[in-house]
Amino acid sequence: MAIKLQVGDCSDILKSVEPGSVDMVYLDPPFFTEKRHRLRNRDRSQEFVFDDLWGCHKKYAEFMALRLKLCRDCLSEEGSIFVHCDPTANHIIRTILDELFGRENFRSEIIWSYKRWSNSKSGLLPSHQNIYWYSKTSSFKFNRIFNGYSESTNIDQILQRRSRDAHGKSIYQRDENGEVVLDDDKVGVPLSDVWEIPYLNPKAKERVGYPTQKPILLLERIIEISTDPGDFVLDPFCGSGTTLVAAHLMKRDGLGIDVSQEAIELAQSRIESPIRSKSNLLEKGRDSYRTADKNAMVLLEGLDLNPVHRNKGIDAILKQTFDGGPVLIRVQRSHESLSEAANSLLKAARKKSCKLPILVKTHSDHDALFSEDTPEGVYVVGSAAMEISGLVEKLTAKVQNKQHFAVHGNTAAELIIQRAVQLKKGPSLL
Amino acid sequence: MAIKLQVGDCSDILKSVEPGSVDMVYLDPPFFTEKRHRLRNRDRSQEFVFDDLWGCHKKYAEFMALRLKLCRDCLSEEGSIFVHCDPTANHIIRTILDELFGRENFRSEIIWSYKRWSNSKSGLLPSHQNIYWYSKTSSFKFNRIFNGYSESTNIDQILQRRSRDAHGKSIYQRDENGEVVLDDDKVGVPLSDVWEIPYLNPKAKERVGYPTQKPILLLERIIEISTDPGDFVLDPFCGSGTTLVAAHLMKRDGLGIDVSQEAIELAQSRIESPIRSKSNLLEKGRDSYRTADKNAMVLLEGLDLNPVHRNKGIDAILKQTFDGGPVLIRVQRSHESLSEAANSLLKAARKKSCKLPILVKTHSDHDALFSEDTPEGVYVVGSAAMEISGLVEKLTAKVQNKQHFAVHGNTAAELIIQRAVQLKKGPSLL
DNA sequence: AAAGTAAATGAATCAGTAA
DNA sequence: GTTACTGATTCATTTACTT
Repeated sequence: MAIKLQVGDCSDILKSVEPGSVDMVYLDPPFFTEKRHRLRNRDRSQEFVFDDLWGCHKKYAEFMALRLKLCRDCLSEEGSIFVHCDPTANHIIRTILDELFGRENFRSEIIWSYKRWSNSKSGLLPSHQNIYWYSKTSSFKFNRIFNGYSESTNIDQILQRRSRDAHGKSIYQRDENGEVVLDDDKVGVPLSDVWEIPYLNPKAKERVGYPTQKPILLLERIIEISTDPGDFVLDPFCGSGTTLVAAHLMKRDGLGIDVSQEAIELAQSRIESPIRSKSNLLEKGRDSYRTADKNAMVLLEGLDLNPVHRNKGIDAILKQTFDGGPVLIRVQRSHESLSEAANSLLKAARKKSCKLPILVKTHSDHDALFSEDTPEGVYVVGSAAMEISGLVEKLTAKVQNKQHFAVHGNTAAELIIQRAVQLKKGPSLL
Repeated sequence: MAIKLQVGDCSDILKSVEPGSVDMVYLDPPFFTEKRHRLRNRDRSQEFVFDDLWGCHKKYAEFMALRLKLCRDCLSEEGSIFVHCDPTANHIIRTILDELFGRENFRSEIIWSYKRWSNSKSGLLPSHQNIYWYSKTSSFKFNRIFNGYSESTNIDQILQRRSRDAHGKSIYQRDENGEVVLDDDKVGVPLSDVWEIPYLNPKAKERVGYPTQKPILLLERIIEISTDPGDFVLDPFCGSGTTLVAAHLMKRDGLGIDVSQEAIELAQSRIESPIRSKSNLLEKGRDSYRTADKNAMVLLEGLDLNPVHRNKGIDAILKQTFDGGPVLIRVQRSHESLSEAANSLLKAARKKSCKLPILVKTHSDHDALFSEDTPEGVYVVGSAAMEISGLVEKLTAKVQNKQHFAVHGNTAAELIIQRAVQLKKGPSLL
């Protein structure tokens, strides 16, 4: 069979693996957290418990050094090892790896960064883990992956060919006419060592209830850059078997080892019927969720608020509450009338016991010349553009009135205008 | 003087710093790269050379241990140290820090991640550096920073209050009618330990040609979370002095030390006239790369106007004229006061025989609580954000007045509020 | 009118942290 | 130990829209 699973301590089992037969090792060893971890699966039928209690860090270091040495022995000449650590003790493992593989075979510190549930910690919210990549020799296998250029990159510049000037600095090449010279095809930016991959979600179908389960995408990427189909992958702390599931899906062979019988059974069943939940976030991108309009946010700049996505009726919520309820803000879009915008806001506001829904009016309806019905139930606030056009209109009318009806004295319209001007508290102009 | 700079080896100079007098230490020590670094500044007038040649890592460890120990001695009980490392040797420094400060005082591994130009090496593109944060004791100073919620977050749910069910699992609270119960103010998401800050743009004015120069935003954030104004900041390897420039701008005191006379001179001149190139990339996010001027235009969207570039006093001219002259519009910038903006506009208006200069007010000065002097000669128009904060403030005052002084009848404040509310034509609230 | 699809939104949980 | 807080994510369900 392509994928094998064995119950036991890897320090025993690895001795029977043929030296040089493994192309890539991925380890997710126990962390040095000095805590007991406990988790139930979804239907509460099983509880998984494991300890990260080591007493002192020397014991932990010895435990790891022995096993990492055995992993090294299994590796082929072109092979690589990826060791997953958490930020509290990565230096202990890193020091061991430096000694075993040599500083010159350190390839990368991969940062797996993710967003996740916040907590009340005083300090920064931990949201990354480290993966150390060492190769057995300097001639290691590596498959390049390229990504698109960043949005702010000047694509014209990328396409220009470069050369070195007299001082050895890089400059853009020009031909005899002083024109820029275009470069050959550019494939994109090489994969960076910081990987933003969403944390495996509590609700993901992929999740099997086993603690420490890694997103399959993380393992797919590691397998992708370091192995080819048919290569052999080893995971000596395989847990619920994500590494082997990924290897199986990508047509690699492999061996998974774990001390827990339950873990191995779980891994076996996952390999037989792999579930790989597709992530909307990764597939469609973060922007697909973004509904809070960027222009709308600019209008609200300076306010202390939280932008709201995934809600058509609301653009933002003030951080400050009002009368026990949230303050909801909506900006009128260019294509919608004031009453449409108001209805949309009101509908959302009703469910949230909001006592102060605020609508920002950005334009007038064309059919309503002098006044517009103020929508019921929302507070309407004008944008700067609204105020300006109102002001100019009124003052222009006033000037024209002065010219044409100077003898008639105050008309009704003029009285309205005067009041409007007073309200604006503008300086006396005429 | 608030900021002091000294030439010399910090192992000598630190001995004369009073123990417990330093609130925060930031170090960007020489890396253990085994290479000689050489860099010229822009006009090639100066060459900076510094060595990272250590022979063996024990020498490097000794060098660092001695100096880190001295830094620890300077720190106050609430103080913190931030040590900047690169991924090739972070474990050496980390191990020393664990011994000196204790594992229990490890606070965070901060990942500074950035995008940068690709090189051709085989492997992953290095695009992060590590900063280790240790505190002297467990009662450390920390100022919280909150960011917006993720685009994929369901804010409706976030606003609900929660409790525990029989199994101790978290559930959403409901009142006796089965309705959801809303929670108090939501501030946002605590700052994560992965910071994406653009690498200093090679063309940025901030760059002075000194190697390993860090973006000032990075230092500002470290200073922000760990110190208050008036606190004392120490940088024993200050180089071109970014730490001290940031400390100076943020009204902290500080001491910078460097072995190089040139570096100290450079740092001195930077502190005397700090240039802070603000990174558009960071302020507006990678995906909305636009300038402050463009933001001003968004505020004016819907008006029929011609944008004006490269004129400090004017942002736009209405296509419509007023009383034979142009209508000039200026948007108050976030860093300028209303009167500054007004003067700037007036100066430009005079040359253009403008009879209607309009100023858009985007924020209040903090010292002016209730009213601000209206500048003479210009029309002031409020932005939507201004109107909203005014509205919420007034209504909140009204609600509170109702509760506390219900029997007193109309107070002066209430009358003002009522008038304001009438003007807004909002719906009757109470 | 019924069926099928797309979009909106409601719900559940965690190698968390602190008092 | 026990209890209270936390928000990003995907799954589930409901609503809206199209054919």
